[in-house]
Amino acid sequence: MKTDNPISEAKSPSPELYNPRDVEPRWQRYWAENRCFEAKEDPARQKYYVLEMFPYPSGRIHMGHVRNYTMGDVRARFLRARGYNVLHPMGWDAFGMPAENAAIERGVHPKTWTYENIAAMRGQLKSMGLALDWSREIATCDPSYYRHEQEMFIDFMKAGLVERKVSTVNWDPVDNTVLANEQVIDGRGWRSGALVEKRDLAQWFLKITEFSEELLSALDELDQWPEKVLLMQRNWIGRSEGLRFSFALEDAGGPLLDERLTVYTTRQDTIFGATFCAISADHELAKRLAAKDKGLANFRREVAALGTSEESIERAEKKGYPLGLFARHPFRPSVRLPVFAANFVLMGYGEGAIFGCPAHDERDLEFARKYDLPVVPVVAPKSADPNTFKIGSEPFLEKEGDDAVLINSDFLNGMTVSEAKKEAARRFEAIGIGQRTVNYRLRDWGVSRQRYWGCPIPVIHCKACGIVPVPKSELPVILPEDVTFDKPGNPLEHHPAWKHVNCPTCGSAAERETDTFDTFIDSSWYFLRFCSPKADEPVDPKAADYWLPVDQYIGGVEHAILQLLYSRFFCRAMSRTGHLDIVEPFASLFTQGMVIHETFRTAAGEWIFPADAEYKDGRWFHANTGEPLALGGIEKMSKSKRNVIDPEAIIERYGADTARWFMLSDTPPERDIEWTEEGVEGAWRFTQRLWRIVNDAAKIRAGTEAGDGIELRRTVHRALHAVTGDLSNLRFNRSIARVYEVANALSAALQGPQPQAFAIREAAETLVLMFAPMMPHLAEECWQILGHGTPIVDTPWPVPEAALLAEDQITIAVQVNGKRRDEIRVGKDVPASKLESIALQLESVKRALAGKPAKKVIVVPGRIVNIVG
RNA sequence: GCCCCUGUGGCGGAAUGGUAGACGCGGCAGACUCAAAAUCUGUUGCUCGCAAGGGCGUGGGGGUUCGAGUCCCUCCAGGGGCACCA
Repeated sequence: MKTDNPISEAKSPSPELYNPRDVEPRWQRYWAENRCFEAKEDPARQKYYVLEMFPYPSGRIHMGHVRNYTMGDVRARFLRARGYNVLHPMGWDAFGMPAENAAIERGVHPKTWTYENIAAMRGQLKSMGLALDWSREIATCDPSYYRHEQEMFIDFMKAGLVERKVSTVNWDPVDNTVLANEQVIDGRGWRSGALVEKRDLAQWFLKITEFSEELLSALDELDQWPEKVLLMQRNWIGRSEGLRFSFALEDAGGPLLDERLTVYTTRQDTIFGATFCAISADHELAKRLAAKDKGLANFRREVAALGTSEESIERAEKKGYPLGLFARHPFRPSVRLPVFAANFVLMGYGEGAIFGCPAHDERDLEFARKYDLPVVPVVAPKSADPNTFKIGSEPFLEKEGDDAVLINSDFLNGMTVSEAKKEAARRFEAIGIGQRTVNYRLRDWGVSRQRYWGCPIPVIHCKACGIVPVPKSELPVILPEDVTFDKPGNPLEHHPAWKHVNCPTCGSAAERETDTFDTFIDSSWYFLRFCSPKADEPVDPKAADYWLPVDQYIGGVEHAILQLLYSRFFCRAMSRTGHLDIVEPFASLFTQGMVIHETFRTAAGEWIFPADAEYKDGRWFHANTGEPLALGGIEKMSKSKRNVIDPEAIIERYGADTARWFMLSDTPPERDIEWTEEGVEGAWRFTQRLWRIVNDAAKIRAGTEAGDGIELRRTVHRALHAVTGDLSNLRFNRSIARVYEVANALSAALQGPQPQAFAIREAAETLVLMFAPMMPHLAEECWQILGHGTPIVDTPWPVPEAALLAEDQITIAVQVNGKRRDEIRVGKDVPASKLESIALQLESVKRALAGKPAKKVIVVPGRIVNIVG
């Protein structure tokens, strides 16, 4: 039996003050009890899948969540009202290091910590009144979720999409784990901020590079993604077209017949400007020579030590070590190029070896100047004299267009760069030492993490059989709970029993893989799981078929590369293994701005809570100590800067609707929004004002449709038309401006001398329906006040009357020489010639023309008349 | 260094190449009140003018156009992404 009935309770209003503390929980209970937002597949109805990036269960929601989930909720409620079958789920990105840190620091088990946090945050999200389907809730740390991840990993292995290789990895010495390239920011770990070291470790990799070309070219089809994100992904994949070719090598003793040096270049046109070759310190050849060359061994160590550290990038001094080898120029046999090991050549890109053309590359020029190598220009401006053209401190970098031509380049002389690239490539291929290739910056995705709180990688290491995948019948490999955190590193390493198993193939003693997955794997397919959260397979094809792709994905731009690229990869990999039919997960993406807030600091630089800052006589002081304070800038909310506002406190004080309204008002959703006290107060006052207006309107007896009130009706229908469009395009701030307009017009009509009963009634109902997606609780309550027996969640979005959208009298601006001088009110069908003659008669126009005749008159019907004098 | 985005009143921001400043915040004036808060009404880009009515205005400079916040070139400022990718 239901404990209360909001519909009947709502009918005894307290029109003085709207009390969200009473109203909001009541409607939240109603929606939950009636399962309003539980989605069911229904082939007869058009589906719409709205998703916001799921949260990490840190313990409390923050304002960024409030903004994100409010936007998604408005989208979900709006489309639901427009008749779509909406899926709007929520879950938890529940594996990750903070849980483990809590275990180390406070002795709480990561699982306990995580599930307590989930419970707390679920409650907070529910207090926001979100139209979520909680029956589909998932947590990535639940075996019922991650077992599918393990299964898919094994399928990926069979499909050749997994590789285990020893590689130099980014090692975070504080978190004791490997980091993906994407997790290294300015040479530091993305979480710990510690300087990252290089280490050689055997790691599991997912072969995302198999899809480089596809991941890149498919971006062209994503026309509902922000340009910015597409660009970031394009840059990250980093496609380049070039040529791979090899040099014959020789040393002091003559040609080395069984050894060639392969390089990659995009500037084969500059081959005649090559004056040296350079290989990475990690290049196979360098490793081999270092065995016999102490100087080279030292040089290699030096380069490794600098590694990916910030310092090395800042200093970026080019260094090299001559190998005593020479590369023979492919088209000028008499020319021998000295070969160096160099610190600026990356092993991970191309062949890990280059030819240096100092005249046309900054790095090569710096290197050549340092080691006194020749600088031969081979491209010059057309206007320059090829005999005297010289390179100074800057290389000549012209690549496109026909202003520059090749010089000093034998068969390439006189060609443009693009012509020369083609011709050079052809020649290389003709003599059989080179071929055109495409290279990508994108690397394979290292997914091994030496951490406990993650999904176990389902493989077993057997001395006899090697790597053996855990048989699917034995999945999931469950993360053991009886672990200790007293030693540094991965607790799974020290677990007495879990690690030791028998080999599934030969039965002899073997060991489990103790690494766990990068948590980005968890978030690379969660949106798929929401379609069928309880299915036995990762995704139920029927459900996936109906719901996918996600129609609207909303989240922070900080995931523009990582999570989005991995998800796009995952869908492709899953398609290859037959788990899925689509390759692009997110049809439309919206990246919202951050929530920012003023910061304050003392003269000593200490951050002060904004609540402790006091404004007096044009200056800021500490409310308690009286110390003068400086504004620290408007920054992203962060604990360290002490400018965090807790959503729970705000919802407690003002209610969810007011908080939601603030988040949608004024600032466009893609920009950063500044949290201000005045802003929330304004939203709160408007919440109350709406309540008063609707209560006043409800007192007026419904009238019959009459001619009076037509202006109010026009305003309402025009606003409705605009809001419909704005909500369709996520332009929340504009929708809100329109809601204000209707509220103002209705309020004025209520105070007018003759109540226009029909128009007022219509205005009040439309007003409530319009703000319902944004302030759902208030809207439900108002809807009942207006006498409806059904909830607004089940009420369709209204449709404006076309007749009321068109105006019969319009205002036309009149300009003289492009300056506005007057305006005229005319019927909407007045012909251009008539407009012209009316305009020319105007006193203001005559004055502006100062007696001179009009030379020309431009009439834009419905818009403007411009008289040129 | 390369690439991208953004510059509009005191503030957040509106504006299919066609009346710049919608809507909100804040300010000012008034009503209500013993008073304050709340609420309601009016007003609010800058500037000259008693007024009528002018002038100036979308970061700076130039251009295209009958007409530019909007398009093009260039410079400046702020923010973001990548970071030795050959």
